[in-house]
Amino acid sequence: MTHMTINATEITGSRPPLPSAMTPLEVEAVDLFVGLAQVVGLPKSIGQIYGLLYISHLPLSLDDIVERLDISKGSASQGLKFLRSTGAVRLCDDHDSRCDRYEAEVGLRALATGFLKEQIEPHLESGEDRLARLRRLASTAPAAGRAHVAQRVKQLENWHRRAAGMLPLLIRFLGK
Amino acid sequence: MTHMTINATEITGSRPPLPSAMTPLEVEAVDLFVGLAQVVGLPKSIGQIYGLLYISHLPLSLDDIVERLDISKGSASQGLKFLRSTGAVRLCDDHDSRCDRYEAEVGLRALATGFLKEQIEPHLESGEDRLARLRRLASTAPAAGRAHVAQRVKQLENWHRRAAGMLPLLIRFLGK
DNA sequence: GTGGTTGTTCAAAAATTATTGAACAATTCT
DNA sequence: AGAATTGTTCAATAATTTTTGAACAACCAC
Repeated sequence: MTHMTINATEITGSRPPLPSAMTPLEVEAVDLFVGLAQVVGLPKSIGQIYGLLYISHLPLSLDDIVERLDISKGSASQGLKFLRSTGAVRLCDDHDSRCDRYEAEVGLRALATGFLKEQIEPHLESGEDRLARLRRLASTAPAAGRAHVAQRVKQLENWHRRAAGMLPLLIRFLGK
Repeated sequence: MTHMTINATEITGSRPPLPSAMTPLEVEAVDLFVGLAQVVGLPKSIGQIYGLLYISHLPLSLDDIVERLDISKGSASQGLKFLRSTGAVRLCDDHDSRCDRYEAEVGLRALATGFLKEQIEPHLESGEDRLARLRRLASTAPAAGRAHVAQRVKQLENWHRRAAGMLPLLIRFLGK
């Protein structure tokens, strides 16, 4: 019966279906996280990588990721670096395997904390400097609008305090 | 004494100092809001426009903004359109003036509400569709990882609920 | 050592996003 | 009516950000 084993590959001459293609489920999950990434202003590739790891039940290596997502090794490496730095992805200490494998951190609180600490906090800090400079300039403003300007600067400082106070609150709300 | 009215302009031949240059205070305020815009993923010009209106004690017209910020009329028009749509800027009904003048909305709650409603809410809504699709796909997943996938999808739905619940909470926290 | 992996870096290319400016409506003034 | 002013739109351009891929370093195994 061997002559019966003719398949589309032999007929068309095309390569066999990529063993690395994503399942529809993976595609959908990746898409979802790509969307999320856009919302928070992160590159698509980062959403892809996290999404794939999130839905995968096995840790994946860099090469796995490159293959499934069909992105360059460079992108994958950089993306993983970022995800590691924010704690969104863990290097899973998987002994006997020559290459590093990663798994997604799935605790919402850990994710949010990492993101806020890395992406928001620095801005809040540099904001303090800017506010100080503003306040100094405000005091030398032309008398005409001085009162108004002083009020606005004060309000900005108030916003800053609220924003700073919001971070812990947010994290708390995201629960254990 | 008219011959005494020689000034730098006549001596150097350059035009008189632009009446439209920003003061250092304005520059600093604009910079601050440009930074803020970047944080929330909005174009720089939008930060500039809002910053200028925020620090200004008088409502400004589109042409004022174009002059002070030295940006194109197109940018200013589009930027104002966005800021209006979000409620960050108000057309001030200033009667007897042929052109529209704008002033900044400075209530933190109003600002945040506008931003969240316009930029975040739509994503939460489309997220629901995506989650539904994911859930459907999960049920057809290969038995191997079915339980795992089901768990992850459930977790995503949980995240979605939390995120949706967070918006009102955020707004409340931003106070009156 | 050589040859085969695994992963990083970074300059160049590609893709995306923002800005410009000119053409166009719509108003208002004379 | 025409001329001047105000504001919008949108295709082209410019600026920015992301992705690629090739060069490289580090590590094993042989």
